[in-house]
Amino acid sequence: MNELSERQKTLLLLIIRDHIESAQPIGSKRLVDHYHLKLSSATIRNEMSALTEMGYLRQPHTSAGRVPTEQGYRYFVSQMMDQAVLPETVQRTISHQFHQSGSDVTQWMTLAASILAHQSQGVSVITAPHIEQIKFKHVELISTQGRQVLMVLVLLGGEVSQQILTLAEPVSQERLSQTATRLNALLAGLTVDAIAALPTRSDALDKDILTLIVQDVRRSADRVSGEIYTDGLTNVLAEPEFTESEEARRALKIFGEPSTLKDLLDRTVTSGNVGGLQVLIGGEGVWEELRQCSMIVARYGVPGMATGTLGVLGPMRMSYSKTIPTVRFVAGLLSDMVNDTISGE
Amino acid sequence: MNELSERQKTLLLLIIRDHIESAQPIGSKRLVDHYHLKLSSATIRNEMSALTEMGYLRQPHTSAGRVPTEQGYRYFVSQMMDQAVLPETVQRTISHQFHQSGSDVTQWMTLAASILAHQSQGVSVITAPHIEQIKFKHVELISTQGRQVLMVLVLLGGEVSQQILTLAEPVSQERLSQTATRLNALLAGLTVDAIAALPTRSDALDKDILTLIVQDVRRSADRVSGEIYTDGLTNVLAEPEFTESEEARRALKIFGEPSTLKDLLDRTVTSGNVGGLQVLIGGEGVWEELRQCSMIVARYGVPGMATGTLGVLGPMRMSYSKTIPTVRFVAGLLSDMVNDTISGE
DNA sequence: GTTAGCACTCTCAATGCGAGAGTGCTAAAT
DNA sequence: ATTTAGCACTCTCGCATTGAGAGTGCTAAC
Repeated sequence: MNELSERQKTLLLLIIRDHIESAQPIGSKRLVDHYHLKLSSATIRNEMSALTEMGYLRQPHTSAGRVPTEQGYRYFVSQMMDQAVLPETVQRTISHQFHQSGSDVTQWMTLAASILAHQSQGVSVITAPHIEQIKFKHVELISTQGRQVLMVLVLLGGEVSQQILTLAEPVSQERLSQTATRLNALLAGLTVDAIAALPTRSDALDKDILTLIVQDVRRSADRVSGEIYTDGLTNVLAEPEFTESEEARRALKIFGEPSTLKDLLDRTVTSGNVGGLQVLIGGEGVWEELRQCSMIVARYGVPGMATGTLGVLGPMRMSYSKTIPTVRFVAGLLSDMVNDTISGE
Repeated sequence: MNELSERQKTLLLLIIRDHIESAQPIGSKRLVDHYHLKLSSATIRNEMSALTEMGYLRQPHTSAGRVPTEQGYRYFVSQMMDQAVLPETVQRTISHQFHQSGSDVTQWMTLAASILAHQSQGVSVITAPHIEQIKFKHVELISTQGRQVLMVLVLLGGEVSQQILTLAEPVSQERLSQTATRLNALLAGLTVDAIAALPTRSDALDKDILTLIVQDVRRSADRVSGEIYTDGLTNVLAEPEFTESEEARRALKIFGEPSTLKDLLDRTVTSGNVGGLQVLIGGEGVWEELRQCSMIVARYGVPGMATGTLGVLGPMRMSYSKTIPTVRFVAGLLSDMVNDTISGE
């Protein structure tokens, strides 16, 4: 099964590389001409035949060149996985863009999605970091008019959420400030669950606000973690294998329904740890719609604190050698940034 | 030129309606059968010939049915413009969704984009309200650790922006609170320009913070007003006239480059006022890429205070009768919401 | 183990053809 | 004066046929 001779290995890699570039079946003659091999086409044919036998290559029809199978791609990826490196210059450019941007999570996300899509010429997907242990940091209560109060809630990780509350009766700004100060002292550093479990307060205002805080924290956690950012949707239309749009339509439909997409991401990365990279080729027999696609997925963030997922979807013959290191690099970058925000403040 | 007989009018509308549904050229025979007309196909042929002569219809090739020209569509739209109404039930559903959502501008935008895309089966675009006269409302300064200070800035319109400042030297929370109180009293209700024009403060801290506030307000104004939300990109792939993807690719490419898109929106609506609706058919001879498309655009918001643009892009044979009232309704809804936020708080 | 040669297979583009749909025109009917 | 029936004409679309080209597998010679 795995008795690939040295020559077969190089030949296989050559074929796959060529196919990724040309998007066409590779024939023996073409291969010899194109790469100035010291062998004749007949020899190549024999080797190709062997590789086909072993399941690495496939013929679209009797008399066409060979095309890599999923197994072939998998071998290809395994070979380059730990070898491919992003050029220094590209690394610097990307880093620069990130440090240029604001400290807002949504800005990170859109930027990361944009970078991934551009670099890989594929469709990028990224989920906002899901904060496992969301913690209270600070609250401000600002009276606006009448019974309306603006509550600004600062959470660990720099998240800020604001909401307008309507109280049962008007309360002075002074009293609000007092309440805020009291709550800040009481709740500093507590998790949502800890806050919810606190003994009931005697003060009615305290109690009301407390309930609302818990509610809002929960809501904002849901909102942030559920958000999916994507970019490069139109890239997929440029690929030749999707010109008959039938396939493209099916693949793109996934991006129309956020729930499916989320499910897909969730399921793929349950096994992978932060830092690890997963490459799904041809939908791995599970996702019918992605039969012609590959997906490179990684987790980022700080395990146990805040993690998210990011990935790139492209045709099965996407440029792995470029995309894999890019995904890895961006994941690392985001991990650092998440780490900084969590521990740094 | 405009001597359309009553019969010709109804016939034209019938043909266009049928073509919008079936996406196929309409023949005389088909028309008679399908609508149980009291006329023979020969009569219809004569009328169709006249309509073609006048420029309302067109034959894709000698022996095919008729297809509306851009002029034909324009007539169609002008006829229904002030007549089409959104069913009560749909109105209620949409309103409900909006009142359900939070008071965050970005939430409004994504929701509006989603609703428009769904209702029209087209691609929706919407720009966040551009606030003409942005005003200060409240600032909070929260010491975090060392020289890092979290500044939370509340602007008129409910915008909240937070930023982390790094001061020259550590400052106590107490002093920060004092500064904040002082600034709140001083700046309440002032516009950015007014703030920038204030006489220089004696207190160094005040001065620093002031500069940062102006900076941040400017930045957040830019950010918000430049943002474009879009949804339903995949809808366009479902349309039969885009199966040969060549056209679809060109149209979708516009959405790949936000700058082009923004330019497009800006230029189309300069003439239109809030409340007015503009229908661009076939790119109006200006946008080569949109030759097969139509676009329905409207401005929303409060003129002179905060306005934005929203629109739907679809194939030229989109369902105008459904999309036009939807765009109008959503624009009205958003205008109300903008109005409420600006004046209500 | 490698190569040359050859018969074989299969796709792809071009060609030709017939069916079907729709038109325009003319002459008859209302 | 309008409407209708009839008919010849035109053009597209789908289908089968065909020939060129590319690539293979096999065998025999190097």
